[in-house]
Amino acid sequence: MCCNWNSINVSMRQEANGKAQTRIQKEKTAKIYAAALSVFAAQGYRGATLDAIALEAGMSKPNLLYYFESKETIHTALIGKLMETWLDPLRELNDDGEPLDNILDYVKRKLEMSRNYPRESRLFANEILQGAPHIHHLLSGELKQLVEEKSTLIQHWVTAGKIRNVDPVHLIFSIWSLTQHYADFDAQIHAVLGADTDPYPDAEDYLLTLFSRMLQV
Amino acid sequence: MCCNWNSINVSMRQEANGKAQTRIQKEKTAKIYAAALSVFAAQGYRGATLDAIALEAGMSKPNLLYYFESKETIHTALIGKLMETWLDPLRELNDDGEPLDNILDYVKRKLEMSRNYPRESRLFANEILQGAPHIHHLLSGELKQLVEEKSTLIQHWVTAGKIRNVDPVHLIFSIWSLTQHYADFDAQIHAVLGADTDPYPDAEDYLLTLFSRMLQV
DNA sequence: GTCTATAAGGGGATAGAC
DNA sequence: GTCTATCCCCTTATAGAC
Repeated sequence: MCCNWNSINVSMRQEANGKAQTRIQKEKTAKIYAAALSVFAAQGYRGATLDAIALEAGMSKPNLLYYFESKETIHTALIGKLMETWLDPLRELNDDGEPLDNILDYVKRKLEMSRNYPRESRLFANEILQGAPHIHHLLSGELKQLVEEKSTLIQHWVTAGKIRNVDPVHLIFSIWSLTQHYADFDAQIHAVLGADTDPYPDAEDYLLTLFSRMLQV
Repeated sequence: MCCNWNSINVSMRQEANGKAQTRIQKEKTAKIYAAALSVFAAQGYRGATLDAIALEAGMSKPNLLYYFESKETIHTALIGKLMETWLDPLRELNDDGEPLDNILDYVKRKLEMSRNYPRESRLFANEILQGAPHIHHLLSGELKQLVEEKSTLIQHWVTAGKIRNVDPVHLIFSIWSLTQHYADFDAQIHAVLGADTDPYPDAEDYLLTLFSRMLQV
């Protein structure tokens, strides 16, 4: 709608990285991110091609490379952008209310993420599976710190007798593993259950039961 | 040791696929399988190159292609060969002894597989993550059938009151997910725990506790 | 059976017109 | 900003000598 001021070429808007962007640039980069997410998630870094990303984004390959220097630049920018969102559910785990409910809510949020954002899940899975070559620093920095922080919180709950004794870090690993499994191994799950079956309702029941029995005092 | 009879060029030995093989052929193909496993597991199908496999196998690329028609042939043969071994732990789940112990033993066997055969785990993970393009038939055939068979067994245990009520198929999924996680997401686990930490002892404690609390009547 | 050389094609990235 | 054309490397696979 109504945007006379965006005829000004050097935009006054700023992106996270601090580079000025016109409206059209923002739209294009958004399309590229969306296309790159689909292609990188489905094919992995090596398997993805600029042709495929350009096709998906509805633009030519040189046009795509006008907005991003290289394939690697797209991948790095994309994964950095998504990492924040990806860790949000864990960040929300806090000390308000009942500890067990908080953990079960975290499980629910993570399972919702797998259901609603399977491409994001597979993007990270692809990356980590191959040794996390592009995000080592994020994992051993931001992620490690967040896990340590939340592990301390969980350990307090154990010590206070609010939940049963449990290794907090492996508890977190198990929540990641079990919830992301439904996105990452989707092909296998549907091969076993049938293509038309929606596994998520039963998965939620199963996982909430599992962690309740594991943790309830 | 002592093998005069293998100077006979047309071997009397047979491989699974029925093709006659000389001793040297068996050694070479074994080397290729070993190299292909390393490279496909680390790089995925697209990321793997014949150069890398040939280097790892200690032979030239044309020599490698003398033994296998194509990259795809190597991958298909390898994954078919490994699938049997990969499903063995689940096949061993049977009705002798205590149900809960049988399931906990299955968890232990699967975790041992992750520890001792992480490349195999990552090979399958890569394949399934990208939609299982090469093994769809194995998943919806052999695997599906095996899961159905073992689910029935587990359901009997539930009905007989030997273990607590649980969805058998999701129980199996969760065992796969949790145990394979330690192989597939190794990079993330070591980023969080530190490169020198061996996660397996704590992982075993955690998982046995988890499934005991989940299933014990 | 194994090698060197090379064909054939895919894919990342750039040049330069518009 | 966007396009067509193109460069060049990497990768799969084959030809043909030894």
